[in-house]
Amino acid sequence: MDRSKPKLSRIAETLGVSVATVSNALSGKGRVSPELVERIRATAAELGYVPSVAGRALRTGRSGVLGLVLPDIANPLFPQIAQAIEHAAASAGYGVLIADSRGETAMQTEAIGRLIERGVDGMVVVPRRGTRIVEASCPVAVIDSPSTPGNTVAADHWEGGRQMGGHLRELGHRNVLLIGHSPASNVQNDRIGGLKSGLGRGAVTETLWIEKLEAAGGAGCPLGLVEKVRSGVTAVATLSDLIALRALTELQGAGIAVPQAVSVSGFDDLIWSSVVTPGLTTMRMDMETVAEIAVAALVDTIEAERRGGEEQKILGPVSAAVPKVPMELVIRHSTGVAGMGLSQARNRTEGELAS
Amino acid sequence: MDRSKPKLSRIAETLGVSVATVSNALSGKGRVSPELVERIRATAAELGYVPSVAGRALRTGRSGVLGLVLPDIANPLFPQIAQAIEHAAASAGYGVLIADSRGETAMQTEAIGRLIERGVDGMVVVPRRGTRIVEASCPVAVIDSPSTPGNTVAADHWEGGRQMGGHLRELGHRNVLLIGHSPASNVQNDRIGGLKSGLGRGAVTETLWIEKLEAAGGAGCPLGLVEKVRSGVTAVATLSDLIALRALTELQGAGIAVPQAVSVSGFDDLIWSSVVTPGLTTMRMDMETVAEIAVAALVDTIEAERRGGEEQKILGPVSAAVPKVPMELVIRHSTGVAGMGLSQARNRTEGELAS
DNA sequence: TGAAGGTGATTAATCGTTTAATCCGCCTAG
DNA sequence: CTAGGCGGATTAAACGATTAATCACCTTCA
Repeated sequence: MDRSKPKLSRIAETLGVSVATVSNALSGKGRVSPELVERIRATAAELGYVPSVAGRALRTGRSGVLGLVLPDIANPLFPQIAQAIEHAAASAGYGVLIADSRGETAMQTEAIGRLIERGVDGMVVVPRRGTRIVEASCPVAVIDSPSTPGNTVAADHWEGGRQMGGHLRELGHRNVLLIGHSPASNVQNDRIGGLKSGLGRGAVTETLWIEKLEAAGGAGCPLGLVEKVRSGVTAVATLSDLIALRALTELQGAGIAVPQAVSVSGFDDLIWSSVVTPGLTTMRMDMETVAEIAVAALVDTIEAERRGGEEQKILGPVSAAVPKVPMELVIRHSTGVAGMGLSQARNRTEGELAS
Repeated sequence: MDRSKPKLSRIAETLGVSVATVSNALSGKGRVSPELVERIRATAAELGYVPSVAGRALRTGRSGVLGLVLPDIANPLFPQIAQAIEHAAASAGYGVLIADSRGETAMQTEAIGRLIERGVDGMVVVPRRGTRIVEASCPVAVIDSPSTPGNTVAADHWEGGRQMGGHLRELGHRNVLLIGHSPASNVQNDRIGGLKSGLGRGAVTETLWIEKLEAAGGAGCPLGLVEKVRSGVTAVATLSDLIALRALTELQGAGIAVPQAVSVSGFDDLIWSSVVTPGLTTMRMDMETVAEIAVAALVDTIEAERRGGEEQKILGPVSAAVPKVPMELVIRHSTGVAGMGLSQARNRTEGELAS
């Protein structure tokens, strides 16, 4: 009664055949008679055989692990991405090793290095804004923005912005405040562009960048939304749900009713978007699909590399066939028809209190 | 000019010594003369030698990878945990493989199985409420609640609750509404217990469980906070920042001023807590320390197992010396002195609008 | 009848590292 | 003068799987 983990040789001697035959049978590669394959399969299952990743990795040179590099794990979008990538990778038979660059650009390179040392077969990278991925000695799938050179796959942020813009336009909003985090982000620029396009030429927009605001006013400083509303803004279209939340509470805290006085919209459909009051109108990206495409592209490249050998060394980002994944407009209660104005909104607030 | 990755043998033949000597020199194990060690180190660096994880793993039987199992990656606390664990693991020279059970209890077992097949040396598990970890054939560190049997390390949720309760008591709150997600969670029960203790015997509390509310009213249903406030509640102490956010917006949306009319407190100091208006008063847990202890316990067990061999097989959860990590009260602006009452709060709201 | 071809299996090398066992001088103590 | 000890290196055997090369045997056709 040997308790140690069964290996190929155990199966082999149990059946009185060679390890090579067992290996062939299990992988379906060589020539093994059907009935022997069946017997080998059976005893393998019976013995609870699990192939050693290390042994296989050493021989084949591939580890069956993908790396996941994100600009900042603390990002609230991370759970969605990680979950989707992990799922897609697991379906393809790969594990996922995480690497955190803790928000620092310099550490991204180091994090990538650690992954490579660990022998990942490929990696999916959500690059820090503006960072170029160069020194990867393995296939890389980049998830950023369709307008980023070298991008592999991404949601169609521009089109998402256009949809949201259209939604606001239909509600009658002509004076819209746009709030993003940083203009250095391709994703945010795409969204802004789409937003403006969707709002149409009749609309007047102003753009606020949190990064600049906080450089002056400190982290978490007020956005000064009350004055903006007073000066005629009827909708605040933000480039992320975190900013939307910030705007929503700042407005509500000042007694301004959302959406009666001002509409607020976000992006990404983060965890809290559905439970706050009013529920946030936002754009959801299909991370499942994005992740599937990214992982598929990676796996394809890895397979090709394995077969092709040294002939075609594909370094740098791999590119997929369908780079743009559509986004979905999620209409909740933070957006409404424009034009009620501030005074009416104040009445409503009082009314609710009095009711 | 051989472009392929340098291995031990390359260094060996470059210097005219044996691979064993190179290995010994690099790992500092055997007996190698100091100057030879130096020369080997030098050429290793020069050649850009990186040890093959696969080769080492095969020989030593350890992969240098830790698994991370969470009840639900979509949980907003996940980024904090993942980041802390990844950091602690990286410092100890380990990689982190993630496993997602997508919120389903059944998949947790399967996820753990996948990690083991991948050959992780140990894993840290944040168990789904009430789940027992049994079938792990490797060291496991459990992060749950100090009151959970088999727990390895956790923040001191009870003491955190007591601190928060004390904070509210000092502000004069005697009628407090407690809101949690599910009574099945040890963590939440600890927090509730501490909260009640901190509030003291003079306080009257009522407890709401979101899970039950939503079972009746559907996901994202209103919490009915307005009536509670009207019936005399001056503070809402929630067991997580997500619930706090939900309470905050529900109250603000109804025109009730926070903290003037009602105080709201949370737990965990999640990403948005500092940027909403008013900033959330919350309890921050020192995930860095928790992660360090968990990883250290794991690494210790792995090391001991390596040296001790088969003698002392430590299956099941490992336990550490310092199981309770203190939490830190973060006072922002969502809590204030009790007693201003609802009417005054309404005045303030109007005042802000008129200013 | 013998060569060619095919099928089902085995042999043995290999991946890169670790490590127990061994070996060779040389110095020292008995 | 020799046995013993020790520092400093080498040899060689794993670890567990994959796979190219080989082999034995059987069929088939010239």
